[in-house]
Amino acid sequence: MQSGFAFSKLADRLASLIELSSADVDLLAGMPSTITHHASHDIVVRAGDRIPYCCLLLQGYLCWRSVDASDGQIISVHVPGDVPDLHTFQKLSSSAHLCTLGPAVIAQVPHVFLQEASKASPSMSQALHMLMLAETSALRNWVINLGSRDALTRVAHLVCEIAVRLRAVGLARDLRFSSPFTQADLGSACGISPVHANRVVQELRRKGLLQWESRNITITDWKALVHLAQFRHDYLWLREPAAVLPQHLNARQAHLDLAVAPERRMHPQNGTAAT
Amino acid sequence: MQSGFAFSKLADRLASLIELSSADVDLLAGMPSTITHHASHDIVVRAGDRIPYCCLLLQGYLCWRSVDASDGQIISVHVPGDVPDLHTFQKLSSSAHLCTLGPAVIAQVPHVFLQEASKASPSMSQALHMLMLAETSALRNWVINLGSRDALTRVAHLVCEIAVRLRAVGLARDLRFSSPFTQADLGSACGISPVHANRVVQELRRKGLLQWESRNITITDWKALVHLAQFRHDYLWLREPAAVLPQHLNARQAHLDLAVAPERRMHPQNGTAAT
DNA sequence: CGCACGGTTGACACGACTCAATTGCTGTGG
DNA sequence: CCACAGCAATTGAGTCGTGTCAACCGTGCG
Repeated sequence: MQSGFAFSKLADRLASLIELSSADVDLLAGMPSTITHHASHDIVVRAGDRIPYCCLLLQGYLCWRSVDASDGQIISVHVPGDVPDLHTFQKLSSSAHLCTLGPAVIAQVPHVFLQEASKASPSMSQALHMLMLAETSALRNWVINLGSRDALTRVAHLVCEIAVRLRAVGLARDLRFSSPFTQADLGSACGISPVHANRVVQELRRKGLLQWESRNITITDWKALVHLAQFRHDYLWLREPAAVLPQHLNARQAHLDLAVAPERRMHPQNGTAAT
Repeated sequence: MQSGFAFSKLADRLASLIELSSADVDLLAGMPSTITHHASHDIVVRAGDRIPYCCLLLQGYLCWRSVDASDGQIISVHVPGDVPDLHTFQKLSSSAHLCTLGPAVIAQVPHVFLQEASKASPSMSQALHMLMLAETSALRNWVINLGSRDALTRVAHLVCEIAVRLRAVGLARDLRFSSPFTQADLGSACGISPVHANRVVQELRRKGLLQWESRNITITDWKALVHLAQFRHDYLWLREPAAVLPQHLNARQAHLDLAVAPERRMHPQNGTAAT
């Protein structure tokens, strides 16, 4: 893995939120980092630990999970380009574990660098701030999800969110992405039991919305999935709608929709989103 | 109420998180603000609105609630001293409504002032940052609550959290506080139906944990309530354990806190919340 | 080869939702 | 002063979603 890789992941992610000047990119290019590899379901940062760096996720998935039970509740899920522990960079430790879901590659970025960069460039400071705010916003949305939707909708929503976040950093362009999550993980994330998670996945498959096999998810009916999940991407604060929705690039996707499930293609005739 | 003292509410709240210098307090004393009064279940800031000030809650309760349905999911609850929309002060609007729960008094604090203050004093900047982080931490905890606990425990947890947060700013010293929440509100906050919220409240009463009548809550068995809710105050990041727990628990608790981690409280729970 | 793990399935229990009706309270107008 | 409306709290009955338990299967790996 080349050394330039790490900073560009972060640059891409920040650029998905806010316009970066070339000076900012140059600043990021000087980012020091230590690359680490982690196995599946590994604890990357243990609850309560204080470390002098932040974790920039390069490949795979990370999540925060509560320490509580054997298989703690998953609090948030992160995709490449995210810095899940950005909020610890001021000084604090967290009361949850930062864990991998599936194998992952991480760049450890010293707090010092982030502080210096923030100090050096107001726009960089703002970009990092936005990154934190965006994760908080996703968290709020997750509260809504857990508090007001049923199991099927929650899972659909999670899949939508992951897909969109992956697309925002240039992954999952064809709505296909790896899913190293076990069904137990899925359950922990959505607040349902593993057994029920299984049934929900089957239901999504049965409805023709997605395929989920051998650690891969392929969304086969994006519009229907979004509709079922009542998913709106706006809370992610991504700048580029084109990167968000498979609108135009999906002439192929569109006819795929038609081919797979024509009758399910109920879309709002007008602007107002129907329930 | 002495409306000239809006700043002191904020100062108290910030001081509950981090030590403020007298210079910082002086800075806050110059805080301009417009005091507004609101009726129960009023929308203070509508979703999508961009306003040039933050809302410092002086009296009553505020909450974020999603726009979705008729009676949207409550995302977070706020007590006096909080600035629920602090995260919008960079530039962004929110996609949820900021609403009152019961009548409330608010001080509108111009973004400009907060920006200047942050610029003028690093510790002030850090304090405001901590305030945001603390709210995010509470949000994370709420995800755990919704995702992994049953209705009874969720409600108990909410009551514990509100009590502790009130105590941190000098209210509810005797574990008694006003609760203008309707049972429908309670349901929206905990992700349960209003009818079930009622049954849960009755159950808590029946167990002798609290009284809840005529818009007032009195916690009658704090230890049992904390135990039932598996509540730990540490995620609120309050500096002063004495403000957190009722007296009879404080002796050993405070001792533990100081002994283990004076800066950041990540204590191994043994006394209060043993399962 | 056999074990462990993740996925799958069925039966059953229970928590929570919905519907619907009643009570009690508070404010308002006749 | 009472009648009434409106709102919140309460209650009961029936249903449904989800959890739990327990088993079984397929696969990968030691």
